[in-house]
Amino acid sequence: MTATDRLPIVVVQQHSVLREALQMRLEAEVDFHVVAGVGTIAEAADALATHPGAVVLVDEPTAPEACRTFMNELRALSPFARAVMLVNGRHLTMVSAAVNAGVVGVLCSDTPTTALAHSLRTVASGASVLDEQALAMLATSWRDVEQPALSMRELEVLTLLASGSSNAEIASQLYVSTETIKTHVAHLLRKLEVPNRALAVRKAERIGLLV
Amino acid sequence: MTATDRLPIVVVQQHSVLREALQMRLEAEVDFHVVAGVGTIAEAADALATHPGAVVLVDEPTAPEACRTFMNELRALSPFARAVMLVNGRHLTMVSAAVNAGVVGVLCSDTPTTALAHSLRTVASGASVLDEQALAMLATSWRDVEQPALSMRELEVLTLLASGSSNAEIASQLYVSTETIKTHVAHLLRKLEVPNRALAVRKAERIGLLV
DNA sequence: GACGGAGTCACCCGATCGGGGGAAGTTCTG
DNA sequence: CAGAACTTCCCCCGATCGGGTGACTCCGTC
Repeated sequence: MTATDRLPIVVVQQHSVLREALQMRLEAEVDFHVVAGVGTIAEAADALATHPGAVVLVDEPTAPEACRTFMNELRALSPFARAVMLVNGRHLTMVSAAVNAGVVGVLCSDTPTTALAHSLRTVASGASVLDEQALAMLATSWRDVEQPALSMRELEVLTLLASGSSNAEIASQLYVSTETIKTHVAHLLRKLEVPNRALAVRKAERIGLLV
Repeated sequence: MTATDRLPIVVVQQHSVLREALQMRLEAEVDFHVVAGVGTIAEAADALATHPGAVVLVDEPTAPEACRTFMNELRALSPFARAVMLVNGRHLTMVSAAVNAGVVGVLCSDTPTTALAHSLRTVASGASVLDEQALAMLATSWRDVEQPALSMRELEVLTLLASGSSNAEIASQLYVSTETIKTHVAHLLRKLEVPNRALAVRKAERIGLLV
């Protein structure tokens, strides 16, 4: 296997001990080539210039907002580089921020290196990887929620309600009286087991009644 | 490599032509072992009993609801089996339904087989794979939305508001008067550019201010 | 034909919301 | 220090919501 065949990897990790350990372990994979091991993404400028399609393996930033900053810097250096982030866990905000920022690999749980290697290859091939925890977080609670049986009309009303319309607006859009809409909304709130429209919208979105 | 080392794969594909082609191609990967090629998941009962941790590669069902049905059947046969679905594309509903149902791999775009192979390995290692398109769909519109600058207090109020509390309830939880909360909410609605709390919740969730 | 569900509409009424105004105090920043 | 932003509170007032009850069709099922 020649150098160009191998998957270029940039390791971004502040702590040099961890960084070097990681580098060494990744180099053990015959198809990987760690082209840079750095503390901040800026230091990887040269390596990224040489290997524009590199996969960047980065540790969790201290704050969710830093995800965006990091990705902006990365894209400035190399628009096609793809980032995989090791997230320490349990904070949805971080996972969400990472995905929003354009991180294509999010690994929360204590991933064995073999799995990490697979993830890096998968990411390089164009797909995104979220480990079980990360996906579960993003899909929080919409999974395995039974959907109450709403009638077609109720679903229509719910959709309009979720778009922010008042009862009167919904009524005029559906060509019925506001009283009718009030009835539908009352039924909706009952079936969704929520006390007001704000929560109705939230719950509906979570359990996939909208979209 | 012995038989037990290889990754057991079940191919579920109605059209036998496609199914056999897929089987053959996957068998070309030395670490894969296609233990069943079937038209419906029920037919894979024996294979799944023998290989409880198999990865099931399945074609897109005709309707989103069928995702849940499929996964229920799969889990009944083998609770630890993991499913990768090839989705024909562009319908968020299908991707969403698949993820909700528990499908851990969703591939929308025309994925090269090497990438598919990586995805199967990744899925087997415990992570979930969403290809670019699928992730983009799920992350629809929350990506690249600028977040308005909310003060800490406003964010607090927003969070409680999103949990369905009324102004009075928020007030008592924050130990301030309802008048104060009214002010905060008014500011929130302004900053989020929405006319009411229902939309405020929705927008906040979309742009990642909550959770 | 009876029954039930869905959809339509009506009335009442208290609770809540949302917008307008003004006015304090704080803290942080230029 | 002056101004800006944040936080707190107060007033008024109309619009809207949410709950309750009742009633009338239409439609499918039993």
